[in-house]
Amino acid sequence: MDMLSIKVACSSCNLRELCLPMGLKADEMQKLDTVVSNRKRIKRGEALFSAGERFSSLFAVRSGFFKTRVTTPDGRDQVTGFQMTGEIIGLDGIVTDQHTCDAVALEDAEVCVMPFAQLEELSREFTSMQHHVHKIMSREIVRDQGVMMMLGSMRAEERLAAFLLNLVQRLHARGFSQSELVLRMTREEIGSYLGLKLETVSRTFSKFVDDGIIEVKQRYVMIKDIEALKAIVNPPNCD
Amino acid sequence: MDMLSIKVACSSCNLRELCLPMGLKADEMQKLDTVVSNRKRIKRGEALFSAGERFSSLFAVRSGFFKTRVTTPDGRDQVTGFQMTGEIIGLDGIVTDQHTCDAVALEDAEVCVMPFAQLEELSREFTSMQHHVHKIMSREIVRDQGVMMMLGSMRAEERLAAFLLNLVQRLHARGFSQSELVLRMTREEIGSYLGLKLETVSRTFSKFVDDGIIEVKQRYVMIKDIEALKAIVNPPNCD
DNA sequence: TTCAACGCTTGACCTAAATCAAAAAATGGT
DNA sequence: ACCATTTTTTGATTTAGGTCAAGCGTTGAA
Repeated sequence: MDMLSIKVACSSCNLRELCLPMGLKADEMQKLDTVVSNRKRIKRGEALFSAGERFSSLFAVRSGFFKTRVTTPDGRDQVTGFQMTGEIIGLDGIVTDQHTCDAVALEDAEVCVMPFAQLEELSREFTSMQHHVHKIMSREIVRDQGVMMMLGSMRAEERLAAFLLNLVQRLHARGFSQSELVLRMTREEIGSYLGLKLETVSRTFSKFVDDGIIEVKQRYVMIKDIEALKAIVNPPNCD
Repeated sequence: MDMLSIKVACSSCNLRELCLPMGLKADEMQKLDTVVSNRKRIKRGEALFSAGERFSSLFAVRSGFFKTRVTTPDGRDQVTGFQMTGEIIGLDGIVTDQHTCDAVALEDAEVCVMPFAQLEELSREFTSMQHHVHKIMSREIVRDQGVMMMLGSMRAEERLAAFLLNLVQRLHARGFSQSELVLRMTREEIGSYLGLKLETVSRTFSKFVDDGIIEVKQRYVMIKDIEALKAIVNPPNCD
């Protein structure tokens, strides 16, 4: 096993306001430190876990960027989400004790390993921890509702606009710019997530550039007119 | 408040093998009885809860049939799921203490009201209860992945076939036929769930009838060739 | 019993996105 | 620094599903 273990402490982690320990008291945080006892590095392109593997831990992204993906028996796959710093991966594994999706690093990454049994133990001890775990799972369910809405009833331009707005919003919450971002995924991965082909993603980017809404240079995107993007997602009523 | 309260007991409920109490021991079940203390009747077309309302309880469907639905600011809506007997509704409300979707009864229905704070209390006391709650939430997350897969990378026929197979499978688990079902929702609601227009749903039904795969008479559907349906969802590889 | 409202089907036509194709640009590994 | 591979863009064409429209069956309320 080439996994690199490192002693870590949530209580001194600079992500503690974004990640699992968010809002915990000092003594609760110290208990959490005993649960989140090691980290794991994943190289770009490698899987943190794959569908079918036994579930034992949740993972908190410490650095880097992931995609999660489900695959049909006949080999088609669907990107179900992109996860960045402070976000939790692996909730799908709880129900059957097996993962049902793959989590793949889109750049060299590091995660904190949180053995779920210990997390459950802590949840029984501290209501704040219990609430946290419940909220994290519920947040994922609400996020999924939003994706269904996007896939079920938006057009290509709306989907891409919603995607870009979602990304910058999450990046901004992590201290990055509100108007610039570097995409960590390919056009094909964006397309899979949005239910579009890569050519459509590329064309839609080009259309936004033509319309003066964004500037694009490969993976780099600058949002010149965020209001225009918002208007695309939520077309002003014409009644 | 015109809500009708009725004393109930999970321990004597005929759904206990499908619903929340599944697998609990006798003493745990009795504790659960104190939490699930009343039922609520919802008439066809009425909402059990709506987006924006304060969250306080989860609901277990005792009888009847629900849809959940999210709505965009500009008034489009997306059906996110259909819930039948024994299934749990309301998980979306946990994260913000507010519901983010509407749950509407598609026929006269009855639900068991489970105050979430009490459920959490019980979860701290019994690990089996805690596991149950976690698994229910994780199951919903996995279900959502399946819906994303369907919306993101399946064609109309595949979506409708997957939908019918999913419905009969769930109905069969409840003691109904493997080959016959009565749809509780309109073509438009099916379309919203599947990301299709009602005309497309209707045409696809007609195509399946022409192909001899199903028989349809309004809401009644009889599956004549379940293998053909499965083959549509998972096209046999041609490599 | 009648009729209005609603749900469903089917046809004709249209359009957004997929597909096919080719070339240019960027990237990573050696 | 170079080459092989991957990624992206753009154009031409096709197509699955959407839109518009009409008619019919069903349901339920007066």
